[in-house]
Amino acid sequence: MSIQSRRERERAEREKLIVTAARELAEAEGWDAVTTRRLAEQVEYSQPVLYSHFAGKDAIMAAVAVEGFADLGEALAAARARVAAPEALAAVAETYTSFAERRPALYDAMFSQAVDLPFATADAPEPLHTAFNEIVEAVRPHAGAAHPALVTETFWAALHGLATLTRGRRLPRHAHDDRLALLLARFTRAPD
Amino acid sequence: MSIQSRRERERAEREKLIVTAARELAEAEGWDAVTTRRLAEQVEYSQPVLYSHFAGKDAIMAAVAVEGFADLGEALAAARARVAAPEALAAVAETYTSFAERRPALYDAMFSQAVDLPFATADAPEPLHTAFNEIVEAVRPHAGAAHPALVTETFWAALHGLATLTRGRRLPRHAHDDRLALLLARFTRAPD
DNA sequence: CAGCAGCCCTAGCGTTGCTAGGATCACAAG
DNA sequence: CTTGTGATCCTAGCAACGCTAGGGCTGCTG
Repeated sequence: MSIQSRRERERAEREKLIVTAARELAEAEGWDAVTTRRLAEQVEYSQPVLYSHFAGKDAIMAAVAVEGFADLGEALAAARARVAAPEALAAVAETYTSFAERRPALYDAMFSQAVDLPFATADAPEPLHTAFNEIVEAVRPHAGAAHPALVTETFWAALHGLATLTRGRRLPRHAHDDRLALLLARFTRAPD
Repeated sequence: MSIQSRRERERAEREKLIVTAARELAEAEGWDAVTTRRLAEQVEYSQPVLYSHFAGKDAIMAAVAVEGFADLGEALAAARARVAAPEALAAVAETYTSFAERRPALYDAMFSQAVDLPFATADAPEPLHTAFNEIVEAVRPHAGAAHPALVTETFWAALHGLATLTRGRRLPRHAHDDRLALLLARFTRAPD
């Protein structure tokens, strides 16, 4: 019993080690630099060990993505706690886009790369729900007659578009603040 | 002179052939299936021929992306010609998202994959400018006091977010029309 | 007809994600 | 303390990837 639990604990620790190493490597040098060989070297094990924990590289990235959603959720909660109710939307929006800007590799894992995560369903990992709910609460005062969840989805999509297009140099970076302010003007207070 | 021009013509034709083959293969089986070997086999040449036309696989995808922008620009122009001025924004938005939905591989090349295309600068390929200008013209009646280009960038980013998140199953597909309608309500007629 | 220049293919390099198989270690039983 | 057993982890290798070097063939030129 004791031996069994120690082994399970060690396994869990090593799994955490792998995910952390993958995250750090990706944030330092981008996901292209995260090869199974380099990752194995980083955690000081051989490659096959990775596959005894995860089905493949995608699964490792998905685990990193879940950690990213937890981080994002915390940042959004902090922003919402810092700013009073109706103006919280601006703080949340600013926090969201600056998160995407400051942690590009993490944001990529969450939204561009890992495709096999369940998302808009009930069995999505819990950090995804909490992060989404943070935006819902910030949006709620501005939803008007519309369903808050629907407004949140739309507003979130707009933030995501701004973040990704700016990051990919599709949009000039210098006008980012102006675009964000414009978006907020269109989404604060319901038209009716 | 005649021989020279014939060779140049043949080169141009073959280049077009490569781009078309890459596009068709990507649209049929996704970009993962577009390997240099399969592409070479498709055009009935050996691999190195690809590299005498393009610097690498990325450059081929960039060429496909430019074709995609031309297609998108045509579709948007048609939508704007079909619908009168103020309501054209809805038609443009619907055309945009359905383009992303119907041609996912093409849309990926345009916005997710090829990073080395100049975008928001003057030396961007001409189809990019015309496509963007189509949205500008649809947005203009609703810009109010704001700069139309800035509103366009923001609105376009929102459309892009809706398209990519819906496609990646981050947003439930069934509510897409509702989200699009909500976005349009927020962007038609300026608040002041 | 001889020489030359350009085109294009065969072959191969280094790297990728992933896996099979055997060696090695820690534990339990006699 | 020795022996058997079971899990653990590493070495080695596979197929496929993007890309490139080098030589043979074709066809134009003088």
